[in-house]
Amino acid sequence: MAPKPRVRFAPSPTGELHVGNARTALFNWMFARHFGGEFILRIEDTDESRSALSYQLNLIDDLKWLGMDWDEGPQKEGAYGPYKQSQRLNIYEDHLQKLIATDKVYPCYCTEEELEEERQSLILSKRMPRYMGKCRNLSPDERKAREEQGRKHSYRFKVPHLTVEFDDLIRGAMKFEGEAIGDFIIVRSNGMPAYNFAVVIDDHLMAITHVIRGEDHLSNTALQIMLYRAFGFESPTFAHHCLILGKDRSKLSKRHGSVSVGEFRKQGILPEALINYLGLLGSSFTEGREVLSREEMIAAFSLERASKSGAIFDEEKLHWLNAIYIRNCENEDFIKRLFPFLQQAGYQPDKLDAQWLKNVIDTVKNDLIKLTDIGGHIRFFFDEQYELTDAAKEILATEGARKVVTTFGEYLAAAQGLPKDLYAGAIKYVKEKTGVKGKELFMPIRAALTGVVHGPELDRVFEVLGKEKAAKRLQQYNK
RNA sequence: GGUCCCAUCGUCUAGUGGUUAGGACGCUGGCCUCUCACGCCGGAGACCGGGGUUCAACUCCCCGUGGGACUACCA
Repeated sequence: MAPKPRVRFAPSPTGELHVGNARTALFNWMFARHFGGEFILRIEDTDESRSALSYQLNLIDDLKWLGMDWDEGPQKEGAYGPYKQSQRLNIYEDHLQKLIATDKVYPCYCTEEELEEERQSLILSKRMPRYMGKCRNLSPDERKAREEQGRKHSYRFKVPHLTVEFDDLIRGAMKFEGEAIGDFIIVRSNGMPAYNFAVVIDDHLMAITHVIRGEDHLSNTALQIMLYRAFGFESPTFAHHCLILGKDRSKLSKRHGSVSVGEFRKQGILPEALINYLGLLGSSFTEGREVLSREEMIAAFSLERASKSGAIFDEEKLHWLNAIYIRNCENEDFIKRLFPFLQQAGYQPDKLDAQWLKNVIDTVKNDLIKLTDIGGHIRFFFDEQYELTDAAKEILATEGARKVVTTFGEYLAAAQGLPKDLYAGAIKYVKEKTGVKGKELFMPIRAALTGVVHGPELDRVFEVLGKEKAAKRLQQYNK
């Protein structure tokens, strides 16, 4: 790789950022960073009816959240802009003129209804539905006649009937037969450029060296290479990675559940975890390591280690990674990230004592899978949410258990000191006085103190709860 | 239907002619432990089928089969 590579991520702002697209972005980003090249963000918004600025903003926000920075693109203009296709219309027009001048294209006057009819009849006769070239050989007079009828026209590319071969960095030698491809539209009748036309021009003008994208674009590559040749442009190197699949092995889509970066973000998946998982999925450049930082992934990245077959999205593994990242998260930073989730769970973190909240979070942090889990894990620290579950009631139903609890309360009522010492003292006292130890000793105390039978270590819980709250909760058994 | 791509445990993958087919998630047994989790130690679990090539195929070739993508005036 002699010169610095230039790669791009070119989403169309027609919906939320899909994890599959995020993975494509990640591959491009890692590739650029690994080789010290440039990562460009280009917005492909030539479909005016489906594109929306809000999606574009959303997409940019998600990319930033994931920690992928671009060297050129929206909000970071560079030497090859503009980076939004709707602002490059004059460029496409100029290039169309070049193809007209060299007789590589022709106007097509067919209406969508006519095309649909042709397609259906081809399907019925069991032939490949493709454009048969009806308008390809129209005489000047025939064209004039159609113009006079006021018919709009698109422009189609005269597909040369030769085979197109190229070397895919991930898949190796690829070969497509031109015979099977119908003349495709490069400029729509509304004057907007079609996808295959615009990408070729942009990738060339933006000096893109490597096109890394999903396998769903594999067959488009043949068409694009034809255009590169028609313009006399040099083709970039292509690399088509596999797609992310749903449980049924079809392309991951909304019907499979959560698929957008935004959704995972709302669920409290950490960006580090998502990025890490997306890097792991369908590739093996990490060489057996599973938990890697962005930097480690960049260092290890290799396109050649991307797998060729589709990979099923495994939310369980994502969760496993997320839990690891939560555990490893710096406390200060973690609480900040947790704020919106605390609010969503009905708490008012800004009105709580900061140090106390920190202690609360510290004690439950290791039990969280997702940030949205927080509510359920901290509820017993709040009096208004404290209540006994059936399991806890059962534990406390025995005479021995009540004795343990009342004895514990007895000690608390009399003793003074730091919570930590109080707890140790109380446990020792109860042990001596009742002779109970182990499960019979701790479970009743846990049940009475927290109302539930699972949770963090009891000494931690007691410390955070403090003497007042603990004593109050035990009081009801002191009858 | 056509073009193209793909094929190792349930899932993500390692493996590049000779391995007890390795790891991770999940599942599971045990240890740790007041509980859950974490952690640690174990277990079950895979080379789609058939032909070749070869002394030897998971690995190379062919044919099936299966899955997928594309087949738009969407990208």
